[in-house]
Amino acid sequence: MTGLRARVRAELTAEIKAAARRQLAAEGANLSLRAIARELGMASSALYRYFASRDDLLTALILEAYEAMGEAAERAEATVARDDYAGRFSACCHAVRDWSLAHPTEYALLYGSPVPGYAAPEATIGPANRPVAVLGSVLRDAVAAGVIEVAPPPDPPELAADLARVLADPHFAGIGEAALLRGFHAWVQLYGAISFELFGRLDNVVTAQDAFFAGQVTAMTRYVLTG
Amino acid sequence: MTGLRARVRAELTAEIKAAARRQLAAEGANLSLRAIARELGMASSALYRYFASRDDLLTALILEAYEAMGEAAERAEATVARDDYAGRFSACCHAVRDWSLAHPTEYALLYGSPVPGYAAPEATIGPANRPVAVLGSVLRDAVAAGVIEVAPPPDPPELAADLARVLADPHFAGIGEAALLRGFHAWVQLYGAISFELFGRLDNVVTAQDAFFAGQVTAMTRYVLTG
DNA sequence: TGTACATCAGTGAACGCGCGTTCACTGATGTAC
DNA sequence: TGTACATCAGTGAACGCGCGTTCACTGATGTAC
Repeated sequence: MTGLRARVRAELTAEIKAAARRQLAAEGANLSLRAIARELGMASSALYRYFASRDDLLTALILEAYEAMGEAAERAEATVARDDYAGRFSACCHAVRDWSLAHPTEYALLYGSPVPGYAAPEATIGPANRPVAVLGSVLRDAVAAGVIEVAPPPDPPELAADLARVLADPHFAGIGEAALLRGFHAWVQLYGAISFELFGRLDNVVTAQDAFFAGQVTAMTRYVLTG
Repeated sequence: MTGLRARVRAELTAEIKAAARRQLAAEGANLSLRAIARELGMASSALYRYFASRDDLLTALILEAYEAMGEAAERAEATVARDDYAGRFSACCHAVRDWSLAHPTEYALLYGSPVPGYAAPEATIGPANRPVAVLGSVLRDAVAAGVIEVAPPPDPPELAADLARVLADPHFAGIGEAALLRGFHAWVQLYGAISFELFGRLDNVVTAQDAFFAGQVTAMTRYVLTG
């Protein structure tokens, strides 16, 4: 039976990652291999059968977090009527926030301050695009349907090369410079809003966080679609 | 001479903070008392004559960083003609970004993921408001001059209490709900933009960062003033 | 102006802790004949 | 089906490191008479 040992291995790998996520949630950004081993009741050296190093484990967590967030956005967006572009855009934003509120330390891993001494490997680039690609697909469809403002050219000519490069990607092809740029602005604002909420920068100022976020998404969506 | 020992003490206190800032800049978010002592050529225990604990030093750094950022925004805003409200708002945004680019790890201390195990004491609340108060003063003046859209009421009624509380603060009094809410949105977007840039979330996507930020500030300013 | 005493800065050793990683090892699980 | 060997998971001790903080101490700087 080749499969048995492999299956046990896969299960334990998953358990290690689950324990790591639990520890991140409890402790904040510090990930300790020894603490994970302690929680699982095994020797810390045993973890090296599953991950070559602490950074390797961190990378695996980051990859799965990007995928999970992207999937949440995709699923939420899929439930909205295809021709309701504002609704689809808004659903993505809310899904990203909901996922982030449910996984705050994983969010911090992806979008918070960089972890000292950790450099994200190339393998994370693809999954990192997944959440933003959902928003891109909404814009693409809206442009194809002709229900989005595409007229005003983006202000600064220095951006032309950047925009052209992104528009060459199939995920974003056809969106056009103006709408793409507005999409980036919204993308930035979305993560600003989530970071402020999660990191407590609006504590004692805005307490009705849900309503505040919802209003912001409404404004963002209007801006993206109508300029 | 009472003053001599006091002056030496003040100087060394400043040197410790300067070394701490240098270390933050070099090492990322990890602040080590022993490393600071090493750099200054003194015993690590000597630092306890100046700061009661590592957290105390961290708090002092955070306080000064808020003040420095706020002062930078105030100075930039003061150079713009009083009746150029868009210019004043935009100048604040650029000043905050410029300060942040020049002090990236201090920015991360203020607005990045929370430091594990560190809870900001109450004393930081006042200085933390200083950067945002500058933007508030621009909005207040624009409202007083009647050159800002104040008509549309804020969408969600749940926010009424939050907005009322802020409007009771003399820094923000008279701005009105609609403009204040738009100001918050811009505030969020501003920090989203700076965080994305500093934390490298737009690497390989947007390379013309100056132009991207400038365009975003233009859009934000228009949104805040005209709705 | 000089002396006696109190205050304070700084030292160096130590405590107790946690960490990532390596290594030689024991047993169990799988594979080949 | 049974045996001999290879693979692999997991152990426990150890290395070498860094950390924040405490404590008894030495000297120098200030203060009071």
